[in-house]
Amino acid sequence: MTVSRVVNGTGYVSDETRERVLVAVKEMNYRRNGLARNLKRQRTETVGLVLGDISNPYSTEIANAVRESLSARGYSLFICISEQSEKEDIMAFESLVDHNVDGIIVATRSNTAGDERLTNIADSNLPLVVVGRDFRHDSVDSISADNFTGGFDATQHLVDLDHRRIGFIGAAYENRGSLKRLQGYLKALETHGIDVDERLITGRTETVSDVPGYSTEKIGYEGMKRLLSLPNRPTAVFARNDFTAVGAMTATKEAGLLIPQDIAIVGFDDTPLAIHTVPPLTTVRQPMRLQGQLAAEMLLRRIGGDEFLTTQERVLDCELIVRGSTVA
Amino acid sequence: MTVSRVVNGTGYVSDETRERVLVAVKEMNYRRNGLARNLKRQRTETVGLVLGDISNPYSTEIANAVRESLSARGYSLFICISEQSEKEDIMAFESLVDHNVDGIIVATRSNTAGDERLTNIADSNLPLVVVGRDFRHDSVDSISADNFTGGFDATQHLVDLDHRRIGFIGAAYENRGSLKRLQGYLKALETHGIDVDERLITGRTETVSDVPGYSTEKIGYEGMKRLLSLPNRPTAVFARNDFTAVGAMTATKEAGLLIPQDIAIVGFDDTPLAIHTVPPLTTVRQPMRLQGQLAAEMLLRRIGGDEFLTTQERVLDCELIVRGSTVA
DNA sequence: TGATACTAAGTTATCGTTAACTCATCAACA
DNA sequence: TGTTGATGAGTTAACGATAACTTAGTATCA
Repeated sequence: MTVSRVVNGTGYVSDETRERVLVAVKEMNYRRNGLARNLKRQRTETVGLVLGDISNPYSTEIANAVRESLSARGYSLFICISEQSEKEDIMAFESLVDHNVDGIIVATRSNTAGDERLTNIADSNLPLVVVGRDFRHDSVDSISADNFTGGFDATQHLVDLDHRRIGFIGAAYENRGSLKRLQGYLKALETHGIDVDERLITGRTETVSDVPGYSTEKIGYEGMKRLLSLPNRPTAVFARNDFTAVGAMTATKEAGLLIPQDIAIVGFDDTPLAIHTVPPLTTVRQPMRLQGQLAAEMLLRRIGGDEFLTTQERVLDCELIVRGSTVA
Repeated sequence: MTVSRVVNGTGYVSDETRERVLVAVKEMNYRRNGLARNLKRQRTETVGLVLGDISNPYSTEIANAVRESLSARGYSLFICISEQSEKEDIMAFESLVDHNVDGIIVATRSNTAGDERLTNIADSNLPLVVVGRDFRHDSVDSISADNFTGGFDATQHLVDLDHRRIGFIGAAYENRGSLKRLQGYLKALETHGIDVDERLITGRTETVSDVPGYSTEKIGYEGMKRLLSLPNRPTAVFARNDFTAVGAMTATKEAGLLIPQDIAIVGFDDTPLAIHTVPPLTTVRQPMRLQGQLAAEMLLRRIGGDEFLTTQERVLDCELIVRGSTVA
């Protein structure tokens, strides 16, 4: 007990005793056992973050922002990767719950089994926040970018530039419905009375199914090639993210076409590389850091707070950044 | 005890009892407490990975490979980010040790305070593996890419193309000595009897000191601008990594110079974007996944194995990938 | 002088598991 | 019939910390 007091700096310990303890600690190379401590104290001052694809700047920016906000409040962060499969999502949740983290931030894509497990976890009163994921629960806060409006704005921008045949690259079959950016694209076309041509919507196929859960350069490259091979090819494409857009640019150039004269291209995310493409990429910026920061704050509010808090759901605005890939 | 047997599927339990336990488990929403379990069992089946900059593909590829290898063996992975500062390194170590992980893989850059703490940890017999980090200890395995030879090869490639004024971009002041790629560059120049011109070696400055620990597009961009403003500008540059190279390419194009005719550029890492630059980037590929995989295997060997294992130190070959940024 | 409060350190019980042990039952077999 | 071994389940004692309580000495003040 006295050792505990010295190590934690709590309670009354005389200088002499403290000194003796510290000497012994150093001598015996003593270190308090965190597990036992956490078990007794019923909290770990640790938060878990579950990320889908860690290779995506979206994830990494969120992670950095989360870490900063948390460490400012004395919490550590453990990140788990789930390559976007239900099984791995759940494994990540389990291992975090097993380590009794004080709360979990989930930034993977929705899936039924995962959502079910999340519901259990939320029911058990473990503080939970979801980022960019569809999930509803009385005691779970959620935060996301307005991908729908972002997709709408990107497409509208192309329409404003008089494009009528506008392709979409990066639709994976399994998430047609949940992909807000695609929905925004469809809505924009509808708003402007442009018929949807299914052949202009492309995405991950079996041939590139070995890639991570998000949309990559490869998907952009192959998707663009397919679009360009159409008899009536598009004059513009909206790529689901910047990586996909970069791949699409490569395919476009290889085909000897000019950007933006022959094909205009819009990306999404405004990753650092967007200003370095040739021409620089028009893209939709989403506030990644802010999402991470808010997620951390919301979680800490639940961790510190009372059990019956109002559910928060924040949708953050995106911003269209116009560059050379759409306007010469 | 019987519940423990049912939950873990160990020992003798009659079907009837098992059934009753399972019903009760479901009814009471029982979940075994991982902390208590780990405390008793003295192992967690969890491994920690400390990454420097999580935004770097180098880190993320390693993380993915580590995760795959570990999960195949039933271990979970907790990733901690340390933005390359001693303090954060140590905080990451502490929190992992506090959670009694079974081993730690460290992939941050060396620093004295961190190394000291690592030594303590290794002394306490916690299995440890370092990746791409200078660190020596009897019971710590290490793995890295041959950055020196990679840097040498990259530079030699430029020399072979008759370049004599070759710049280096991405040297940070604090790691001049430990930056193997820079050492390889210097050695190559020396080997070919080319005098080193300090003005051709550039890197992070105060003006861009707000960036993460690794070298970014911004550093490449600003570094290249500085090099181009020299009275006797280089005809080729070796950038410390692909991001830096991309930034350098942008600056070169802005100056109205042609790549590779006016300036040849070599990067390092062969990140996915290297084939998408214009022209495609000549770069040095390092086996990132293999590093992660081997790190995981080495760690598991120590975790499972006997206390007195030989120290392993592996240095993996890099490969020069020649593309359009050096050869038209 | 006695009540009060502060200081210092020891004792007990508990966090929630599980390893190891005990005990009882029952079947098989020599 | 007694020995052996498999089966089933309960008991005990840790794992290593700390909250809460107790004890005791000393200082403070009315």
